[in-house]
Parts: sequence; structure tokens; C-alpha cells
Amino acid sequence: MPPPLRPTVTAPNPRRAVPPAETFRRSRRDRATETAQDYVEAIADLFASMGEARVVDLARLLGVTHVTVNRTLARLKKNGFVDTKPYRAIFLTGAGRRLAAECKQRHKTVVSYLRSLGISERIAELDAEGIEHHVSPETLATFERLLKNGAHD
Amino acid sequence: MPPPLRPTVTAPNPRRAVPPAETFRRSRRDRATETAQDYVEAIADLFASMGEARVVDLARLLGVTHVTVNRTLARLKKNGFVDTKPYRAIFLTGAGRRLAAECKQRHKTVVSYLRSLGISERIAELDAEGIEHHVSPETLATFERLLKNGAHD
DNA sequence: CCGAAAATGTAGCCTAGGTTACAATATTAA
DNA sequence: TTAATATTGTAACCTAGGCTACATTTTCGG
Repeated sequence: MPPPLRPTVTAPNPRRAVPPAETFRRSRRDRATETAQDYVEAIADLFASMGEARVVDLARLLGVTHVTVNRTLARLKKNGFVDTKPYRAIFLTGAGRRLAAECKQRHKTVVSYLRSLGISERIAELDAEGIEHHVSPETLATFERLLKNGAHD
Repeated sequence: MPPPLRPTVTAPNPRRAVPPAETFRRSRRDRATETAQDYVEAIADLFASMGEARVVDLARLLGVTHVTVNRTLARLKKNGFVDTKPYRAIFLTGAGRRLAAECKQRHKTVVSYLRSLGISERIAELDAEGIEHHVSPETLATFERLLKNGAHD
């Protein structure tokens, strides 16, 4: 007969130190909104730089196929961030524009902060793209305050 | 007949400013490895704190059902990070332990750095959980250097 | 103005990661 | 020792987000 499958330590200790699953839940929640944010920001950028946003441009910009863009746009439309018509350019709704502006500002803050630490433009951009979606308002405010105070210059 | 669907500006400008799709690709790549990292780190923590890691504990810790844990463990096993047997505790392989140690160190650095900026324990933990997966070695090294130099104290 | 090329849309497939419902195995307590 | 409980496993479904292949619609050049 094999030894006990589980040390007896386990059962007598039903009150384990099992802390915040909430931390992981929030991280996953952030992940779910990343795509929407990347898209509306990209659409706003394309509008600013070339007067309109089209599926092919988004695909190129985001590094995915036009099919992926298409399906994601359908969801963004359902969620009220974009307004699309078949074979036409893509427009942001009011909510979409607000979200885009917020994301753009946050992205800028994160990049500027990393740059202020002496990190290169290239790396700052790469890291910021991932980091920005996980920065709480408190942390963002701290970054802004430190930038304003000219820390690290 | 409706007006032209697309401004004539578009066609004459085939060389658009379409920069790095690479940025987004890296961000997506990071996302794909987040789960593995969260799991091996959680398994290592459970081992340290209670002598073994079981499916239910992981589920509680990560805030998902035991079914999700089970399926993810199957993939981690396929990728060589864990060693499992039906109805037995979960063990990390050498690669799993190395990854866990690396993640733990990085997590600690990110939290410490945020704390050094005056951000609360709670917020630092929450943000770090998302941020840590997107911090490049360069940025991490910068955080470590600043911590060592006692900046912001 | 009409045919080729580009852009967009659709069908169908894949993986990751979440779920509930139910089946099987281990552990524990009477 | 055996019955109840806890844990683990499995089946089947969902969404998000990738893809290729193919169909349709627009745009553009001769």
C-alpha cells in the first residue's frame, strides 16, 4: 500500500493563508478591456493622421489580419464604442472618443515617466503598451506628480 | 449616386505612417505567458506556505474554478513546467521552479518600486500583478538600480 | 466604362481561458 | 469498515482573439 497521498498537515489546517484572488481577478478584467482600448486609440490616431480609419490600416497598425479587425469591430460596435457600415470607414462614438482620449493621455504619461527614468524611447514604448492597461488611477497620478516635480531629471 | 465613399486623399498617399505593429505583437505575446507565470508562482507559494500545492488551493488563490485550474495544469505539464498525477499534489519541474523564482523576484521588485513612490501596499500589489508581466529587463534593471540608490525615500 | 486590383465581408477552424453539471476517486469520521 | 464529504476529473458550452480560404463590393487605371 502506498504512503498517504497527502500530508496530514493539510487537513488540520483548514484556515490557510489564502489571500486575495481579487488581485488576479482584476488583472484578468484589465486584460479583457485591453483590446477595446487599443482599437479605439488606434482608430483615433488614424483619424488624426490620415483623416479616416479603415480596416486594412487597423490591421497593419495592430499587426493582425483584417478578419480579426472585423470581428473585433463588431464587438466594439455592440458595446457602443464604434459606428460602422459595410465597406465604409470606421467612426468612433462619443464613448469611443472619450475612451480613446483617456487611453492616449495615460499612454503618454506612462511613456514619459519611463523616459524620465532614463529608459530609451524604444523600450519605453514597448513596455508602456503592456503596462498602461494595468496602472491604477492612484499610480497614474503618482507618475504625473513626479513628472511635474521634475524628478529624475 | 452617393458621394465617394473614401476621400481621394487616401489613394495618393500609399506611404502612410504605419509604425510598429511589433509593439502590439509583443504585448499580446506577454499576455500568452502570463497565465503560466501566475500558476508556477502560485504553486511555489503554496509549497512554501503549506508543504504542497493542490488543485483546490490554486483555484481559491487564483479566483477560478477547479476546472480551469485542471485544464491549465494540463497545458503547463505539456509545456514542461509542472508534473502531475491524477488525484495527487502538483509538483514544479526544474524549469517550473526557475520560472517561479524569476517571477517572484520580478514581482517583488515591481511592488517595492511602486511602494518607494509612496503608493500604498494594496494598490502596489494590485498594479504589480498586471504590470510585472510587461516590464522589460531594462526597465526592471532601472527599478532595481533606483531602489538600491534609495531614490524617493 | 469596364476589368483588374484592393478592400471588405463571411465561413470555418484553432487555442486560451472562463463556466456549470455531473462522474469518479480519496479522505475522514462515526 | 463504511458512509458521507471533499477533492479531482470529465463533458459540454461560452467568449475572445488568432488564422486561412473564399466571396463580395469598391476603387482605380487603361
